[in-house]
Amino acid sequence: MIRRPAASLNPGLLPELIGYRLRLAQQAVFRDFAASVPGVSPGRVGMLLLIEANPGVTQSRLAQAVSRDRSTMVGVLDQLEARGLIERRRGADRRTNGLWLTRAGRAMLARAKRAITAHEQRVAARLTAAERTRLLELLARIAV
Amino acid sequence: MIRRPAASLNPGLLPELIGYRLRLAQQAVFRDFAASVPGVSPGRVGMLLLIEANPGVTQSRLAQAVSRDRSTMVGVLDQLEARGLIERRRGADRRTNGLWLTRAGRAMLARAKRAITAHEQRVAARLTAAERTRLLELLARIAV
DNA sequence: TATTGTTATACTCTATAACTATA
DNA sequence: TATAGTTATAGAGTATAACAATA
Repeated sequence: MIRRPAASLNPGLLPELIGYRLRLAQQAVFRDFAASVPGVSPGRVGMLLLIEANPGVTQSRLAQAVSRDRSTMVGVLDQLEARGLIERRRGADRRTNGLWLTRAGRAMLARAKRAITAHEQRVAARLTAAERTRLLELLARIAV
Repeated sequence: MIRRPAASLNPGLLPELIGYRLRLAQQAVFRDFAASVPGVSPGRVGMLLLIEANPGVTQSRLAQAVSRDRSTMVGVLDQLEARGLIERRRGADRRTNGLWLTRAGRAMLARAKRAITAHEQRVAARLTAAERTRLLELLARIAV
């Protein structure tokens, strides 16, 4: 049977929807991140950055900061701890665990930050510096 | 023990990263969508819109259009079919299934489109029309 | 009583590999 | 041989409910 090259689909309404464009942009950024910063997802790096900026933060406060249930954090932190990137230390309020980067965690985060710098440049390659700033500002108005 | 109100965390580097802002914006949009368009996720509505704009599209072409594996589509389409929103019809190439909205599917999609109109207005409530257009354009340059 | 961390459990979304029927 | 749809299976990532320790 003769095969015509499959024309791309009619996208219909989708390109007019902010949510759709956000999803496509996020998927593109995620793919580039995965290729640029091997071994950790954007979400995990985000947590490491928060622990770096807030040493000793409790699990629950970190969970709140990333909009996840505190039970969800347990497994995530177990993994980061098993990889030697963070440690839990019993807090003054002995119900809590304070979270700290280990030496290895600080080293990996330093490497990740350098990779993220290059990643950000690729992601914004088609934007001027002013456009990039404008995009961040418009996104902040979407997310409140 | 005396409890100080937990100050919000120091966000560190995160607010400067396009991927982080995209994620927050997308989560906010997703939440509003879920509250506005009950019963279907953004992804599912996207598929219904593509089937509407491309009646008879095959499963594999739809999978390609939404960047998913064709095996992933099977279960998704099973669900939409079980809900009576779409039907599969054997294609002229008898290996393929053409996808079509049912009458119920068209009706639900019409309702969803009205809900999406209101949803889009809420999402862009802090943006002028020109800013909204600008945002869509900048996002398109991120996602290629 | 209320909160923190934990466990058990389940659900959603996704992919890979192998199968079948058709081409 | 190659492709479309399917199945079995597995892995992320997430949430809810219930529990022990501590406040």
